[in-house]
Amino acid sequence: MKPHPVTIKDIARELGVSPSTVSRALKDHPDISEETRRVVKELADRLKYKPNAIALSLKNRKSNVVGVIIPQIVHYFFSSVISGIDEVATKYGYSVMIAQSNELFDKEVEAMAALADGRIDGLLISISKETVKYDHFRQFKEEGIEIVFFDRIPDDFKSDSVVIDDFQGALKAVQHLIDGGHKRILHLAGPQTRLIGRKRLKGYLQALENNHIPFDEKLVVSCDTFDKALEKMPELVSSGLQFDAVFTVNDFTAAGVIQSLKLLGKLVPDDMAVVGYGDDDIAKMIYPTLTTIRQPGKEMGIRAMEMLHKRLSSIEENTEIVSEVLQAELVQRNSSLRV
Amino acid sequence: MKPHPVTIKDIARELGVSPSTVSRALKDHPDISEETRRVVKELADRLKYKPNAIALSLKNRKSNVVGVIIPQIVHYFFSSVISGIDEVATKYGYSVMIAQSNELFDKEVEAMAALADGRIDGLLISISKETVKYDHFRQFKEEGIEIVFFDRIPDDFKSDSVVIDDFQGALKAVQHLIDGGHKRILHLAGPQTRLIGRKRLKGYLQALENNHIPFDEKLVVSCDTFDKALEKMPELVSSGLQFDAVFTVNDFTAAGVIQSLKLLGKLVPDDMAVVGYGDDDIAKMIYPTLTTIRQPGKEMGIRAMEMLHKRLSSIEENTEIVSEVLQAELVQRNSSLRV
DNA sequence: CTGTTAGCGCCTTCAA
DNA sequence: TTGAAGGCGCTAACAG
Repeated sequence: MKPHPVTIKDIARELGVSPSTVSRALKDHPDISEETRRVVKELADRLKYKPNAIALSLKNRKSNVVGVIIPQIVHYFFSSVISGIDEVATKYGYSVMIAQSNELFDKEVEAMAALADGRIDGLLISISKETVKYDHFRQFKEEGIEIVFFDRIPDDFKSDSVVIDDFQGALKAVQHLIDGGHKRILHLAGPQTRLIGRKRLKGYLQALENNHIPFDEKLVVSCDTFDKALEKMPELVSSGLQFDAVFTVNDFTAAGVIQSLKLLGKLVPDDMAVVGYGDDDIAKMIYPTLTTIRQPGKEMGIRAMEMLHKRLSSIEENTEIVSEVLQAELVQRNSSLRV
Repeated sequence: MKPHPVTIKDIARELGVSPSTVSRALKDHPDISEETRRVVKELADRLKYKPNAIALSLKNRKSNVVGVIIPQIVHYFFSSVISGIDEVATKYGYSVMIAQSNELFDKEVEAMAALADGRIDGLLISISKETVKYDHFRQFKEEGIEIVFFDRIPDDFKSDSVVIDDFQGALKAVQHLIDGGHKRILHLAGPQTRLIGRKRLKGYLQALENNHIPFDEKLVVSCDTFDKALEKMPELVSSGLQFDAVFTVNDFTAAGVIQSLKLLGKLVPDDMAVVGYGDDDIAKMIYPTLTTIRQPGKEMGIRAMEMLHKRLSSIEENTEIVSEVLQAELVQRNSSLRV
């Protein structure tokens, strides 16, 4: 059985004083005499006394724990975000509780329910691909748990959030290709049910428009994984569709494109330029190295946690909702022509 | 301010019964009448009553939370482990608290201290590269918190653990190269201060010995990152050192080797076979795809969490220490010759 | 300067 | 079948 951990009472009994005296001495309450303080602290040290966080949470109705729910931990971007969250959380003395939704709505709801038992003060969440109903968020808020959304945010639910400017990011990517002399740019797009997929497509369209390049709808194809790219590229190339560059919705898809082009005997970037999105680990490890858009994942975690902390430590109730937008940045490597 | 969450008392007051009655009704205590149970449950539902986990933890001296400490979240292998832990933890109703040590001893101790306040029932940990003292683990145990080590375990501290058989893994990798007709195999090794680096080197040596291939110490070079590989390979190749295959301590290093060989005009696998270690995401995304050793990361998380659960739910005190060893497996791809 | 009391939310004797 | 009391560990208000 667990050994009984030492409590304030133990110290009090040992010293023949009351628990409250010990409590006060331990936190340097001015009412307590120097002498008592010294003795109490010494014994506490010797007994390796540690305040019981659970008891404190119960008393203060504050746990100093934040919850994090993400679609997939096994993902460079999300793990970077967590890393940033961890850094800031530690700085302010919060612990971090984590759960993944596996991109499933039901698991997301379940994970939130598991945290909604008074154990967390606030929640940081990036919503699953399936999530289109927001009742569970609403209820959380009603229970007084603050929510900060990051990266994948709900369309019409008001709460603090941090996102990356996907529109600008995509714009930069496509402008870069255009600067390299490309006019027929294939876009392998993400699902249009999600904001991210839509924003990146919009950036693509805007870049074309800015440069007076007519839009050809055949050049936008839904395809967002490595495997799908391996499958689709041969069809696209043999279909006779003309294009001299590819802009993909993420780096894995770009890796698939490059791999596929190699098998098809096309040279990157000479025959075909490729730009990805995300600056995932793999971007600099594939050959040729991948030009892509860097997403500040860790930065996002840092900002989100800072926002949550501000909420949690602010006295006033209804301060304005804060929405932060981080800028994505072009990283030029060898899969596209230098400009 | 936080809205007061609904408690058992609220329900009791509303219904004109005592809190204990409500408590019992809610958990189907046989003493309570059908009728009362029904009414209580209905109101509880309507009020969206949720038992307060903090209060329960305090009462039961059990939080149903486990802590996880890892060197780096941003790492395919570790995030896979967490994913496995999360899966099993959810299954048994535990929440998961996470912290990273960033490979620093001090941060590891700090992170553990932050969790050692009654909030976790058990700890899953992979120790930092710096950690050589184990007092903090000892103290944890004394406080009655169970520990399960995974992947990176302490040399001489007794506790449950799960590791991967690195010796066998390396043996398989090198045997595979030998089967492909290679005799001069370069090993880019990890730091010999860590068990992992040593075990993989041992596997390399054993494979040579098994096949009566003389060992040339010039063929073992310390090099364990993508960038270092880019730097070292040109030197090694131009130094005149003869070798026709490379076995690296991890996949990132292998990716660097392949990248570098490409720049040096060497064909993989024809001029040079390459085998990595870890089956990281990148292994199938680089070109040629990388033959490597799969480390069952998720499986490891699953096993570790199962072990911890068993400990936590067992009545008896001093059951035997359990050490599990998972097998690594060869994944043949295109960077080595098929055998 | 220090002790007593009460309560955070829940459960578990014990008593009715 | 139900209620009252006490306690998990800690602290804040109120008394000395």
